[in-house]
Amino acid sequence: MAEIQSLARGLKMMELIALAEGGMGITELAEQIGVDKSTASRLMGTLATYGFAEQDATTRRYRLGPKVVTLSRYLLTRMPLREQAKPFLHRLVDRTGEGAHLAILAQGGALYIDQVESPATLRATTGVGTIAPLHCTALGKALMTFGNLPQPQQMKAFTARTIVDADTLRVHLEQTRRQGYAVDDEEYEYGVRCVAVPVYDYRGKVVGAIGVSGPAGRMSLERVPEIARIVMEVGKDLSDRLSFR
Amino acid sequence: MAEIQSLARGLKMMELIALAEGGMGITELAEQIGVDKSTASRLMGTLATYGFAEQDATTRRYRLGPKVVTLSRYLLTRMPLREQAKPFLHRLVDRTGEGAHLAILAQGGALYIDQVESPATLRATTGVGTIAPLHCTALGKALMTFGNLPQPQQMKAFTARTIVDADTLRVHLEQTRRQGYAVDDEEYEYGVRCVAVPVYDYRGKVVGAIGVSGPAGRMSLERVPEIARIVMEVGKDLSDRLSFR
DNA sequence: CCGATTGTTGGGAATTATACAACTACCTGT
DNA sequence: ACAGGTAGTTGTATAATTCCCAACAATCGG
Repeated sequence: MAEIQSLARGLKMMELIALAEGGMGITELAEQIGVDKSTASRLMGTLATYGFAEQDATTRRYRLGPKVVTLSRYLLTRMPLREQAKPFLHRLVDRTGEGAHLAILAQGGALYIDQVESPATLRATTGVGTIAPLHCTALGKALMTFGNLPQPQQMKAFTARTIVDADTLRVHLEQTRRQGYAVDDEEYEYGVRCVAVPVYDYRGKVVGAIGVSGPAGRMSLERVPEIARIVMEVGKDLSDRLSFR
Repeated sequence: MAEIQSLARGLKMMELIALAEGGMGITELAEQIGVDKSTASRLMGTLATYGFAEQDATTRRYRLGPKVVTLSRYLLTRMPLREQAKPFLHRLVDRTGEGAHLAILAQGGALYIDQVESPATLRATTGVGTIAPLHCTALGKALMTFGNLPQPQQMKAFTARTIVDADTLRVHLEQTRRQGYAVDDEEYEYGVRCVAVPVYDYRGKVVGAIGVSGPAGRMSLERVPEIARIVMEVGKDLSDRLSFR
């Protein structure tokens, strides 16, 4: 009785319809959750009346409702870190010409909570709300290394460069720690390189990470150290800013 | 029995903690919903286990969890309109130097589903997920006028310029229809002007609106017609793009 | 036009959520 | 330091709510 069944089922349904391309039907939902059609129908009806889901007028299939978008905004706008970091993201874009991102640790991954896009036509953008793995993204590595987190047990390979061996990663992170910044060299997505550093709050605790990412063509390996210098500098400024108050 | 009680209560709680600055305590939540502390505690516990809420480690108060952000992203990335409109938003920013926004009709208001920020230091930005009133924003007026929606019954005043009289608004919208674009002249926020046009899908139905907004200093009333020409042109291009398929 | 599949409503049974209570942890003021 | 108070988390029995079964409506495909 620790968990309220019908609420849990409703939440599971939200996750299911979120992932399903083009919405989901009641029957399929009922099967996935393991309940009767009628139960699923009523649960979805409740979600719909509160705006968390909506039913397509023609296909009768359910998809997520606008309420989740508004709630997400409430959450994001109430994050002090996000507010404080915004100008520094802009500074990163101005100085590097690449897209800048801010992430925090959530759900065992790096949750992107803000971004400023590159003005270039060809740009690497990871949408706000993405949860990226820790072991193969610059932001994730920064969070993991400087936040002293244990390495993930499972390390999925996304590209041929993804580090999947625990020992290799350990060595890699030791170097990351020494140099003070993390790099993702096409380990998560082909053709995209990232550089990131941790962000500390007033008590020296890692509260997030910021970094830039761009197409490998512009973000050449020779240019990475230069980018890293900028990211470290801006990251330090942001952490300094967070020291006050 | 049309509405599942415990699910509804859980959803209401999410809305409550979303709005509360600095989170909410169980006791207050229980009062607001009208249930016992124990019930509220268990409901919140369920929300927390699924990531829809989280409990502050020190204050024990509850706030929204990261799951809503990820769900929001799923919803947004699966919107064809958003994907199609993105390059046109960039084009608007390139050609006007002001911030560009994309909105759809949701929950009786204009729901901002994407934005591209202005490169200028002083910029007007309305975050993705905002639901703005229809009667005093350019995007809202565009949706309302060209989507042939009835005027809202209640028209709240946000600034001294906000149109609150139904007849005045009707005349204003008639002009909007004639000129083909909608303007918000500091009617929602002081110092911010917006220009917007509707977006049509392949069957000629209004599916959203795009526009630019900027500080009144740069977006002078003399410049509005010029901006409007650009917005109308880009809006037309986007609608043309949506005509195919 | 008919069969089939999908989504929505009724109603009885029983699981489940609820309120009450006791308990623990924390904070605050003296 | 201590006591009083407040806030949050467990037990537990009751009874209300939700669940499954079934029938029904509606849409789709052949």
